[in-house]
Amino acid sequence: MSFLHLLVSDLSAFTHRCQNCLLATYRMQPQAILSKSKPFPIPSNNPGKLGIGQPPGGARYSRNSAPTAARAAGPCRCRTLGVQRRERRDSTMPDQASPLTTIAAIGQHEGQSVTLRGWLYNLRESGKLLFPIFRDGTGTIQGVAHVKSVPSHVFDALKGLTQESSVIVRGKVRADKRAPGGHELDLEDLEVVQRVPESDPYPITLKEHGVDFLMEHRHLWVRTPRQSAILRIRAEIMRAAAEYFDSNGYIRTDPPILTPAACEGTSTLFPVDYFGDPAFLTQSGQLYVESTALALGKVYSFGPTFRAEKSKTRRHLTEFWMIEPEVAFMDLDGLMELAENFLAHIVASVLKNRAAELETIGRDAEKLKTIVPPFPRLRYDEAVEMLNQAHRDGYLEAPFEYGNDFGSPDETWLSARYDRPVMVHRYPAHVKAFYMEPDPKDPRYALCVDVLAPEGYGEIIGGSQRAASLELLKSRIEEHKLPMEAFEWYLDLRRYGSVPHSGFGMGIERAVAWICGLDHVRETIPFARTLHRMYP
RNA sequence: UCCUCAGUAGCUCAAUGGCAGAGCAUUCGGCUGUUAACCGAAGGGUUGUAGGUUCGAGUCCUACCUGAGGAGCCA
Repeated sequence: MSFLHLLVSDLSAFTHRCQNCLLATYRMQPQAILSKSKPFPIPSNNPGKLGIGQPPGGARYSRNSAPTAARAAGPCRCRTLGVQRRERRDSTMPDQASPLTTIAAIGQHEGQSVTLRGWLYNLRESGKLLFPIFRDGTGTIQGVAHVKSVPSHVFDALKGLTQESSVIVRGKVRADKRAPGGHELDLEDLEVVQRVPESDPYPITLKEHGVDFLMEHRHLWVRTPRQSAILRIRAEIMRAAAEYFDSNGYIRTDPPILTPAACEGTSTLFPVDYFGDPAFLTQSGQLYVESTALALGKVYSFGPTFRAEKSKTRRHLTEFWMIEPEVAFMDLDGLMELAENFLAHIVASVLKNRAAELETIGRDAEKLKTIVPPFPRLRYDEAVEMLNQAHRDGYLEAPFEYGNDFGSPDETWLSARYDRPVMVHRYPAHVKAFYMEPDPKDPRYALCVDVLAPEGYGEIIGGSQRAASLELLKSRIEEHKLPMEAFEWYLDLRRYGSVPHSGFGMGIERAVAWICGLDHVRETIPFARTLHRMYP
């Protein structure tokens, strides 16, 4: 059991629900975790405040776990802060006086007193009137506190309160046309869980910051409404993607992250020392899902992949997530149908379940509503003709050289022609991977497809029908000068009941960037790993 | 690996080779409807590092470091 695992599993022992105010309070010091018998010291830099200390990564978000284990409790400060005793809340008897809710759900409590737990996003002061804006992870809401209409301790605690201090607030919900979210909170009570010290203020202000600074503070940047909305949309995309396969008879079979050999060369692989032997972080689970597809029929994998490409562009990460379906007895046409239905389902789910987040980030939803099948299909040759015509018309600088793979400007120009993803298929075989099936009508072409997202977002899906013949695969491995012995297990899939089969991989981050309309994939993942960044 | 650009206060940025500046943030004061609130004041600097040119370098030159954008490669 890892140290982190130990921390998380033991957290419940340090969670306590106050018998007076019924709000969960939380007292934990890192050293207290290691030695339960020690008392819980209040941090010296935070005199008189509730002691939260600095729990190790992420622990504070687990504050409300198991209410049964309340053995290590100090007195809650609710009495000095004036929180009134309420009836015990449980699943059968919710607190009718001021129930715990979230900002997203606050519209259901109009005219009612509610309790919110979150952070101070911003505070505007106007003499004897305070306008705090709270956030709780589901949204933001402005509170109002008149000096004469709130208890003095509430006004004093709020006045001069620092940005991102954590708070538990009680107040009455009131509809107000002046409020961006439609509702305001007339404050009745406030508990400061932890006050951010003035001597070390929250570094991310509401003003503009540079990319470098924000990436350096990514662990805090994710708190901003825009970044939170992007991560919510990412989660919805991942959920909808898995849902599509789960509800269509696919079995999830995740390949290993540690792999013995490369799928395509080793220069773009991260090497790992595996008990003295060389191993690599996976750059694709494809070969493995081919194996499970021949066992289970329809499968998919979903997980992180790693590429040591020295690419420094808005489309590249060294660690990114990929979802890869693989289907036995499916041909290229079936694969293209799958890809368009899959993408359409994801976009429809985001439109349905994350409309507010799209609004928050300023994404034009109209551009997503066109994403319905069928998607345009272009042969490679047709695409090349379009590019050459574009060059003759002066839209592209260089003429396209037939036989090459498309460059980034080419993809951008092609995808910008359409209002939905375009599927380019049947590339020349020699620019594509060794495992792709040649087109029986003309073996110079491979039965492959790249799906280019609209608005110039480039390739989000790459897939192919896989070579089914043992002899062909062997000769392709030799042509590509790959070590035959490393692929013996893969060749077994052609020795024992080989069938036509197809699959594709979709990079989650590129899909998120497209659906969110972002200009860089680094904002689409909680913690981006790029060529020059490993922190935080 | 190659090309281009950048590095000055905690942050975002100014400063003709000639006194190191502003806004935000922080601190203090003011304001009963603010919407990145506003008004007044204060504190805050080894100009990425090392060397060079010059009477004088944030500014010009050389090398290096760090980052950004792009190419190639890819999802």
